[in-house]
Amino acid sequence: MGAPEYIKIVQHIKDRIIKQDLNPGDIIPSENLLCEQFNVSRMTVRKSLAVLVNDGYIYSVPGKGNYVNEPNVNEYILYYDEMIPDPDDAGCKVHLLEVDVELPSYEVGYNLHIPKTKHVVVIKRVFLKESFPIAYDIKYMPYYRGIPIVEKEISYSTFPEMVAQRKSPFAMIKKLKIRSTLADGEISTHLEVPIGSPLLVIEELLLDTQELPIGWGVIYLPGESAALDAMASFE
Amino acid sequence: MGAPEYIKIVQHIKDRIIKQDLNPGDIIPSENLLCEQFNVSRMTVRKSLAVLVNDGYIYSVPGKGNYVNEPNVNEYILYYDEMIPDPDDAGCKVHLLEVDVELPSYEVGYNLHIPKTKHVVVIKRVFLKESFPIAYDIKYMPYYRGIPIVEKEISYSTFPEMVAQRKSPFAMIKKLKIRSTLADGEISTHLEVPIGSPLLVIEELLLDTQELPIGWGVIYLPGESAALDAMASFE
DNA sequence: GAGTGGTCTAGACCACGAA
DNA sequence: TCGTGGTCTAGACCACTCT
Repeated sequence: MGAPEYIKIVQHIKDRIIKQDLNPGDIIPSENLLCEQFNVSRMTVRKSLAVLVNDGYIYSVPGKGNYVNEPNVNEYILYYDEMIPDPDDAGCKVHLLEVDVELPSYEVGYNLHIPKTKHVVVIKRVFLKESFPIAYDIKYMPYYRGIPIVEKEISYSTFPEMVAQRKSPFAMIKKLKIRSTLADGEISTHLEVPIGSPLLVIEELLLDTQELPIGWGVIYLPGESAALDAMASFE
Repeated sequence: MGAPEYIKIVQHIKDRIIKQDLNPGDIIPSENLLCEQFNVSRMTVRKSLAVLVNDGYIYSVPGKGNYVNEPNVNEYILYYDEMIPDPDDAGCKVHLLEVDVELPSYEVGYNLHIPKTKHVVVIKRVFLKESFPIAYDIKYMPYYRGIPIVEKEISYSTFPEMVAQRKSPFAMIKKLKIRSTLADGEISTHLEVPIGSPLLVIEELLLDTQELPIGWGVIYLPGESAALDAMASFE
């Protein structure tokens, strides 16, 4: 009883969809019909439908009606926190291996869309937990004169934070590519695992709103214990 | 000019946030102020704010005001399509290795939350593209008498489709765990890769609305070429 | 032309927070 | 008490689709 009217309407329609009384592709009752059925104004019904559209249950076709969606089976929410430890957490540390300005490799130049003659900032870090390496992290950013490079800041910054000094995080597109590979010599040294160990690889590409690259990086997570979690559900 | 009023208001506020004129934690002008500023009714302003809330730019605190959000830096949209080939696509095939009813291993029983004495349905498949194996797939579901096991259907069904005969896909929670491992004997045979090759592992757990497991599966993707993509951005 | 969804108004009452 | 956001109404006009 306490719930607002529009929530009751939302629940009613969700229930019909979950009970498979309404199925994907079916049209649902028109807004005016729902007004009569629930004795509410049209704006209230529209608020309900907006919620259902938002949650992915239905979609609207102007001039025709509202239809039940095909459930999206291939979009998940991935939680990825870049494993930046809290600077105050004694168990977690960051080992800053290298901060440099150099010319890009082919791979770096390709991903940052810059010519071979343009310098890039390189940052290599190892994240430690209870003195054990848990991630090896390499990041590249186009070099501009005047970038402040402060060791303390670099150690405890996420990638978006590093570039956010010039770009708003709201105006940033982040793309991840998740792969698997084997540890080579360099990585096995830093992560203290045998050569040939399995690694989870996360490539991170930062783009501005014009889809121009502003940063590219790779994180290596050792062993079978490291895992990413993702989830999909309808509320 | 053509755009609706509420979209103009949305754009105006988004611009202020992106220009860092409004920053995370800042309060934005009250609804009544925005009404005066844009000469629109309060419902129109509220529609704009609903859009901004929805896109993650702001949040509301009843009795106080609307505030600029901290941008979410660790939630991404992961695209994962289970690699089920189109049955009509000649280049893509499914090799059904095994369909069986058996007692669960410890791992399977643990993930499905069932006792060791309760049978499970096991389905093992290899997905082929241009005759090359691209995925090795194992799925487990609690066994109920009366489950129709039709080979054709199993070959070309996603996991949610298999269990959807009893559960609506709208009433399903899907959880993924993404790991890395090395190919063992069984997997190397099916995927035609050397033992010790890197593999991307995707564990998929299906739960009903009471969070009870209704299916658990593992997919192995061979080599460094296989990758998952994820993205995060503000519109 | 009748029905649909999309936008918008000018009011109203409520619960809540701050002073 | 006053300002805030949350809910809701009873209208209105528009563009669109279908017949």
